[in-house]
Amino acid sequence: MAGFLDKANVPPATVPRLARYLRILHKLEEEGVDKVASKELADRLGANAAQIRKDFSYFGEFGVRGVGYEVGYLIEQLSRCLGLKQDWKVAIVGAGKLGGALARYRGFQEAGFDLVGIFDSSKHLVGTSVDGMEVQSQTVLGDFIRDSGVDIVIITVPAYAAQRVATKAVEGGVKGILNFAPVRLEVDSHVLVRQVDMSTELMVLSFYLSQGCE
Amino acid sequence: MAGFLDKANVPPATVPRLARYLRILHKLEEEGVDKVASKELADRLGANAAQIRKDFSYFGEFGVRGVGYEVGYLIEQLSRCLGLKQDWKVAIVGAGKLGGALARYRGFQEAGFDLVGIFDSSKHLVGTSVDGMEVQSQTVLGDFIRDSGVDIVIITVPAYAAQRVATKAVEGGVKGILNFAPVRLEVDSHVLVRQVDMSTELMVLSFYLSQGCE
DNA sequence: CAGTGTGAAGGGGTTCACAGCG
DNA sequence: CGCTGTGAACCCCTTCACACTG
Repeated sequence: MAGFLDKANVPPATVPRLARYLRILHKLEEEGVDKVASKELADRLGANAAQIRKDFSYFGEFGVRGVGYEVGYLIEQLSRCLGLKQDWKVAIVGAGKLGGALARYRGFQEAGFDLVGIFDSSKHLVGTSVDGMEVQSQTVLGDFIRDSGVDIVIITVPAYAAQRVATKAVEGGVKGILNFAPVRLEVDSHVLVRQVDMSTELMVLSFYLSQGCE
Repeated sequence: MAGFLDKANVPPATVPRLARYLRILHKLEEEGVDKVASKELADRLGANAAQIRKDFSYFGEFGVRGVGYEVGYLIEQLSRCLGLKQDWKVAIVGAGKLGGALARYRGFQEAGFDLVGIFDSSKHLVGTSVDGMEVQSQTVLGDFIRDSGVDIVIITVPAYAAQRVATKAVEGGVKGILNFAPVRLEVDSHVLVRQVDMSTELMVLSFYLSQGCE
């Protein structure tokens, strides 16, 4: 059993896995399965059963020995551990195709992420509607974050504009940033940044697909 | 010095970093910088200088002792190591917002990824044009991959359709898949899959932003 | 002498193996 | 008896420290 739960005791590698476990569990729930063993979860994930059990162990004892885990209960627990029991207010900056795709994505809403604003710097986009939400001018971003209590900003602007947006978002008091622009953001150390890097992923494929390197 | 270069000897963790090094180097080149030390690269990346040197060392000796690295030469070498000296043929399956965003993204083209086809299953989208390329029916995907020699397929369809697309792509002879759908794909072991998982990233932010878990 | 290239040390993460429990 | 929970072993990756070289 985990002595006292502090996020600092949870290995960083464990966290994204919890999210993946949760996804499978939701699928199992839909299929009407109500009990599952770590071995079966592992098979579904292409992972190791001990890994899953150890990941859970950082947060408590969720299973029943000799039986397995109760799906509904486990979903509750993991959701709580991931902080998904509260609603997070999210704003998207960059109302292009990518921003639009994310705005439409229903999975966010379901997981407790509330899209409360979408912003762009282009005169052509400000005032138009994306998924029923009016695109606002980037000039009011800082004030909006402050006034609406935005927790997380998703950056989907071009690389050259990303740092400026990030700085403004941090000034507005945002706590986390999900950055799709291919640049490393410099922000105050108390702000969390996660990077999603699509061309890096393509290059990794390229590396393993290419034959020799001599 | 690396004895004989085999991808199996390169730590998996090194590969995505090479891509990031390359990005900074291109920026330095634009800025007119022609020599750089590992320490300076490290500062730009928020990384450790020894890490960078060690990463390079798996591929050869690219630097000059007492001086540093010649930017242009290093770009050449890293591009070669990542397999970016050849052109990869890429197809996008899923012509929604996300597929459209990727089709437009210029960074792919520049890095040697040639978009040769875009596909969708929707009658409303087939025949329309995305970034000057006509959307084709998903029914011809397998044949197209075979006939055009597509190397990599990018999947941007909804989760429930992703496995079907992947299976078809593999039947067509694709070698790598970049999957944006939030499901684990089951494919033959000789096919490489990289996953880009946007809601997982949001959940990771949620984890670290949330206060306690008790 | 400055900065690379690298063996060796150190730290984490994964996996094993089994004790513990329903 | 079966499956969880977990200390310990193992393995990989990062970082250090310094020999080496232009």
